[in-house]
Amino acid sequence: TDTRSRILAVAREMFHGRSYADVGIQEICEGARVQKGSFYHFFPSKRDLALAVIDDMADDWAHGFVAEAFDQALPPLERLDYMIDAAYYWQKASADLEGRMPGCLFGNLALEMSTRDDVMRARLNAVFDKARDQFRATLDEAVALGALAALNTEATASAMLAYLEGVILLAKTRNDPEVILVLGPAIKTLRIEMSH
Amino acid sequence: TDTRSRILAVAREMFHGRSYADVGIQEICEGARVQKGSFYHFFPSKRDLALAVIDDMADDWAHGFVAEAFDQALPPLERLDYMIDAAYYWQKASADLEGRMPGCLFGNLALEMSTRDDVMRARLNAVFDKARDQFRATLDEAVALGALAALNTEATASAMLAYLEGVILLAKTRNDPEVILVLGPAIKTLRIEMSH
DNA sequence: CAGTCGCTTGACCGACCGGTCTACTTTTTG
DNA sequence: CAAAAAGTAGACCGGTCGGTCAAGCGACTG
Repeated sequence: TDTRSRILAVAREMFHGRSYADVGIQEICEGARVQKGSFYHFFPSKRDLALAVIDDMADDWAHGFVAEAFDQALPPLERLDYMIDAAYYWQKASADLEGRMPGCLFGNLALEMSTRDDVMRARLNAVFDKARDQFRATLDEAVALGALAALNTEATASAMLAYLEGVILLAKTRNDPEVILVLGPAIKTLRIEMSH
Repeated sequence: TDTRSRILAVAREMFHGRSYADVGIQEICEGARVQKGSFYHFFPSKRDLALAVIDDMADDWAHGFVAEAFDQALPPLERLDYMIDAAYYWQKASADLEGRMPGCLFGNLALEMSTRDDVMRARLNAVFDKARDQFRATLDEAVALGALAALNTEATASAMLAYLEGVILLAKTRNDPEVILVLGPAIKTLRIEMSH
């Protein structure tokens, strides 16, 4: 229904821009112009809402941002630049609009919740695994095309994901999206060699 | 006094292992075996406590972990490996003791608080700047010694810091300290060239 | 037209939040 | 030794938290 998706959208934005603990259900209800009873008709608990938000955003990500950035038409290594650019423009748009960088919803939630909720941690882990697989496929292709010397693509893919999250973390702390532009491209220099 | 430092120590551990919002003042007081009145005698607010915790930990860091890892006696590039190892053993010790990886206190707080409190963000930023300067000095030395081809040491230092934070974030999400051992050494492959 | 079912309303709950306050004890200081 | 200052004790505050619930709504269905 429309109520459910309105709650989901508002919660997503609030969780992203602030944090899980800092956003209250009442506030979400106000933002979505919904009463508490309705909220609890659709979501058994705040935690379940958060899980739904993660799924929702992961879906949007997979079909929007990621699908574009990892466009098969581009040469593999250029996809990485494309993705950095996409991350930059997205964060910059938020910074211009709201005066602050929300960072990565998944990274934010991962650091906040990993030590408190294993189910949520597992869910975020799965999102990261999917992202890593995208990197990995890209690297595999680059190696196959001879654009890159053979390397441990799985580990390097994880390293690239970690680097991306780290760059966004640093940019958010500096409240300066340009950090992504300056540091981002170095993602291509990361290498983990194959183990023997 | 001793009461103040007991509060500080307990708060640090709790903030590190969970999050700022998730830890209550009452809980901290119980942990430190102190009454609320005493707490507010030493700290005007929870937020000020958090700032004090940041300063306290930054100090310990600078004089302990960092000072060791960036030991001047070691060849520059080996210091990076040493630092990765130190991060690994620290996180592993926590994981073994408490069953969970706390991650980096500064990274955790940065993602949780950056959009909500500019003073705290600035404080965390300063901590990161200091860490970056350590990386930078190491890189400068490596270049001077000819162990590394000339590069943009300041930007590369930031990239390395971001990567370290990202690796810890990923390891925490996977709840597996070994991630640090596998991905960490690739920090030496990061390069940002000098701009012309 | 009666009944049911998805959805909504909003009052209400106990628990806990960060923070205040007054009274009391201990330590320092002149 | 007296007085002031530093620290401790713990009851208390309004507000908000996540969550519950009984009642009511309108739209389908028999």
